[in-house]
Amino acid sequence: MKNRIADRIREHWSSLTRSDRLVARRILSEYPSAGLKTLAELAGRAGVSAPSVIRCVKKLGYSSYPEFQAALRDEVQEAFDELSKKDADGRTGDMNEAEAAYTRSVRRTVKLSLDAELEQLAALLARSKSSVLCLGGRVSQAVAMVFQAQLLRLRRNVELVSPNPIERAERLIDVSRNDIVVLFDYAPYDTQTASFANLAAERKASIVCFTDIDQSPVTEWADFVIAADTKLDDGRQSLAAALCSAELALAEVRVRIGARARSRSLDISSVPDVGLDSLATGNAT
Amino acid sequence: MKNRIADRIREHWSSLTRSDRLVARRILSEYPSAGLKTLAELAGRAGVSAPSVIRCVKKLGYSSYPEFQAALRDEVQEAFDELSKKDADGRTGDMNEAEAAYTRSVRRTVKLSLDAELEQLAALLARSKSSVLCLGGRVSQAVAMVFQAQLLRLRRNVELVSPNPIERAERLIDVSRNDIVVLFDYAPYDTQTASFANLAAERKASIVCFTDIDQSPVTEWADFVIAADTKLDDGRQSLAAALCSAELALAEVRVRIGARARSRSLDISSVPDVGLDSLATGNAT
DNA sequence: GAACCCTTGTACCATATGTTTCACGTATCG
DNA sequence: CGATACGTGAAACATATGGTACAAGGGTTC
Repeated sequence: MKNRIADRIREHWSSLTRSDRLVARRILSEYPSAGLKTLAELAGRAGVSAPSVIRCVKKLGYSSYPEFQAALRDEVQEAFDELSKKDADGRTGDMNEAEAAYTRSVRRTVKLSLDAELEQLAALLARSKSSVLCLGGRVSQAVAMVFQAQLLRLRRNVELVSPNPIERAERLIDVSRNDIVVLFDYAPYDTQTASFANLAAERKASIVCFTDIDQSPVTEWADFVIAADTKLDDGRQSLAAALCSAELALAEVRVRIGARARSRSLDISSVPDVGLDSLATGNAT
Repeated sequence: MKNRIADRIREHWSSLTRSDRLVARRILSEYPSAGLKTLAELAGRAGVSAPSVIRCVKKLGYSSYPEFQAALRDEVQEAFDELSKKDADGRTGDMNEAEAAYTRSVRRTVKLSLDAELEQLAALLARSKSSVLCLGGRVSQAVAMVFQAQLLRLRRNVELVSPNPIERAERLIDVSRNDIVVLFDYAPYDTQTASFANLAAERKASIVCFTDIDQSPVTEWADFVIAADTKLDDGRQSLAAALCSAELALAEVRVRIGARARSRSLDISSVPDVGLDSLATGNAT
């Protein structure tokens, strides 16, 4: 499946002319950057004229130079994906297949996250005056729950919005510019989540969207977008990486309001007869 | 030294606008192919307009989109070089630094060589009617010597052309369309070798050029170009890879005329009182 | 030696590509 | 609430880019 271009060159080598070969050789010996440059540049480096390059790639089976470049781009992308996979494998040698796949997904997610963005997001979430609304789609609601529970341990005014459309609509009425709406939306994207985001944005609330790489429609209104690589190697989806990105954000908030959070934690744990665990499900009261 | 673009994005993140960030995020999450596509395509994938992409890359310090792409291409190229280095290291774990460097150089060379081209070259060299002239530059003459000696064991009419300019000029007089001129020319390129190639080409001789990746001026007249990656990781040059490519070609010739060669070898070794070693220096007669 | 084919570069063309301008919309600040 | 500054995309623009037609040169064949 890889190095298709090199294979094509080998395959067609006998039918290539002198100029064609100069081009092909340059593509291989300066792989891959030579083929990613413009037609004229590649021609110059190969020591032939531009038309010769076109004739060469046509003989290799591409209908145009841009098409050839697209194929090369895909090949490069594939190699990079492979690379990051191998990269992770170096440290996951003795895991089984499934474990390694999850590890990779999470690792890619961490790589994606930008410290600067997380910091700014944390600063926003640390402002305890505004209230935070957490919600997700059919399955990602679970991640929203975890996020809400954890964030509540760090600051007040953090609520989990019910999945019920009617309750959601009611809650939406009171959303104002001081509110922060944190949405979790992963493919297949939830239209209800999107419309909630839309309406909340119209009410000037800050929108924070945790999503996957392909990026949900919610990003259109979002002030912050935190992407996670939820694709496993076999194409299946996993929420592990999603949770990972959520916890990265939480960790940043914890740094911001560490002192206050600690005292708050103490307050919580000092409440008699209430286990901390029960807080996570919102039944503490 | 690497991932300069990701670094720039992190560095400038705070001064990026919403659209800028959409662009930057897309560049990172679809790295590197997204940034290698056209301006319009990247804009589309990021969900912004074309001008926004331009503004973004300008904020990152690039004066134009093509300049940004060039930087990205270089980065990708660097990653690939690194990759092939690592690739080789996997099998050279217990070698010392120098050994590994040479091994890499040779491995890259083998990767560069095209079976199809070597086969055709071997077919040419196997035609024992035409005579073969071998020569090189100041240092590469040594490789020419080895090549000549080895090829002579496989077929007749293989001579080593003297490095002396006058003798070379004299030899050139008798060059005809049936001759095969095998040149070894590695940077820094030898002008004398080039002019020999030029004149031999005018006399319709077949030109075979063993050179490095940057490709000597001789390639302009060459019918066959066999490239070797003579650059070591520290920038120094090595002829090991050159010799490697020469021997790859010889091996192919050996396959072609294996039977004849074996009997010829026997003939040679049956000559009494003449060590095979002395053949290499041309003193056997 | 003439007629053919093949290869290649020059000159030209169409247009896709990157860039600039400008006006609209939105937030910010007095 | 008005004025200012900023971010954004639509549209117009210039040109770099890829593609084509054609003719010259060389090799081959009969």
